[in-house]
This record gives sequence, C-alpha cells and structure tokens, in this order.
Amino acid sequence: MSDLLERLRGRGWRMTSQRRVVAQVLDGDHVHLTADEVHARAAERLPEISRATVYNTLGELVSLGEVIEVATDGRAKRYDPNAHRPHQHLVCSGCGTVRDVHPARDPLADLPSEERFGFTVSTAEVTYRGLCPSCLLA
Amino acid sequence: MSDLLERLRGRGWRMTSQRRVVAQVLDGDHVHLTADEVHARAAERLPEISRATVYNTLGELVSLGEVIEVATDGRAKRYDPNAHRPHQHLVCSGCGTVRDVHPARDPLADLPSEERFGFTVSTAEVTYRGLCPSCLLA
DNA sequence: TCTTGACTTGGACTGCGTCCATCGTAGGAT
DNA sequence: ATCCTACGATGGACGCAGTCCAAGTCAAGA
Repeated sequence: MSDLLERLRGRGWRMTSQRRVVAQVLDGDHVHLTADEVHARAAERLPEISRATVYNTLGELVSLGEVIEVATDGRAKRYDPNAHRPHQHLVCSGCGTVRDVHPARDPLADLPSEERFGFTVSTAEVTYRGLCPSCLLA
Repeated sequence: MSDLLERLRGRGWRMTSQRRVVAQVLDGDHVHLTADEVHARAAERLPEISRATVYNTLGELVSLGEVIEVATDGRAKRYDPNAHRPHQHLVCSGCGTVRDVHPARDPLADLPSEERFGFTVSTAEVTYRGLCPSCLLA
C-alpha cells in the first residue's frame, strides 16, 4: 500500500525509484524475504538496482521501525514487513518455514528486575521451534 | 571440570589434546565465548590448534547437547557451556555481551494452541535485548 | 608394537554483509 | 523552467564468520 510510501515521505525521505521499488516489494505478500530475495524481486522491476542500495534501504526501514529484522540462525537475515502488530516467530526445525504467532502475554513482563542486571531492556524476541504438520509425517 | 571429559569419553570420543583443551576452555568461566575467542584461549595452551578443529569440536559439543549455540544477531555465534540448566539470554545491543537470565514463567506456556498451527512445538528461545550499564553511559 | 580409521591441519573457498570513491538525481531555490 | 547541491545510488573491493577438502597425524584397540 502507498501508506508506507506516505509515511516515508513524511519522514523526509527523498523518494527515489529504488526506494519505491524496495518498499513495494516488501508491501507485497507478507513473506519473510532475505535481502537477496528482496534484491531479486526489486530487480524484476528495476534491473539496475544494486545490492548495496537494497541493503541500505532495508537498514533504513529497520531503523525507522517499518520492518523487522529476523535472524533465523546462521543464515541470511530475513525482513518482516509486519512491523506494526507485535508478534513472535514459529520456525519449523525440519523445513525452516517461519510463521508469525501471537503469544498471550508480553514476554518482557516475565523478566523480573533482579534478572536484568542493570540493563535497560527494550525488547524480547521469542523463537518457538518445532515441527510443522508435514515435517512431522516425514 | 573433568565431568565433561568423562561424559565425552563415555560417548566414544577419541580423546585428543585438541578436544581436551577446547573442553577445558569451555569449562572455565561461564562466559559466552565466540568460536574465535575459544580458539584464542585454546591456542594459549596448544599453540598449533587450528580454527577448523575448534569449529568441529564446538559443533560436536553442540550436537551432543553439552553446549548451546547462541546466535546473537549478525555477529559471531557464541557458545554457552551452561547447557544443563534451562535459561534464556540477555544481549547488549551495544557490545554484544550475553548474560544468562531466568524468566519467571516458561515461555512455551504463553503460546495458545490456536497459535500453533498444528506444529509440535518443543522449545521457546527468548532473547532479551537492551543496553548494559556501561554501553548506556557511552 | 602395529595398524587403521578417526581426527587434525591450513589454506582455499563461500555466503552474507559493509565500505568507499564516484556518479546521478530529487526537489528546493531562483 | 532551470539550476544547484546535498542526498542517494552504484559496483567493486573488502572483511568476517564459517565450511570444505586433501593430505598428514595419532589414539587406542588387536
């Protein structure tokens, strides 16, 4: 949606064709793409776009809070455009697919202050792991 | 402690000097070292030990369940020798140090069954993020 | 002590991401 | 409508974390 583009313009973004394309790619299916997948999809519409620009734009979107970075394991980071509803991730140990899930409580609430060691704790990421129905059969 | 070495011997490990040194490094302070830090400390005792061997040994310890791999972000993985007591991790966004923490509730309990999508969910890893006292000042 | 295959070595290689000097252009100023 | 300029794009070099592999070494059973 152009909501995202509006918000970015409102934040003083210079609206280049590259940034527009990256934002549109993320606005498509709500899948968790890697930076290279974003680059590949962006390049379908704007063949000359460079990897560096995609990385820069993703980094900016992350620091603006429009997109969430998901580090699934030792592999490439994935980018989650669903940044406005807080959620966690459920990862299949078999095939690696990721689903958004919504726990019943804010996980931050379960860390008592005596377990914070003077840190200013701001976020809690939960990764649930298990087997999806089809990997369970296989 | 030699507990670990005993267990490894019991599992049929060929006990080489390299493996002994890596196990001893992990048995020292309960800090979360990166693979390169483990290599550096191991090399103090056994100067010729190679990075590949350290990686191999760490990987074996992880798959035996003796050590936990902590993927803190885009940075290097850290290795947590405290594998026998369940805990979660608090990571400083500034310097990357990791502390073990113990939340008040089992995070698995907060994922309702209608949010499990037929998965057989077995674990929940929580990563709390924030700034440690010294990074807060800087 | 001998034998053997599990283990180690180090260097090349890959994947993911960052950096940087240079070029291009969006968008305000005139 | 045109000009200016600072912000953004480019792409190639670079760096780090980790893996791979062929050749050499050695722990431990016979």
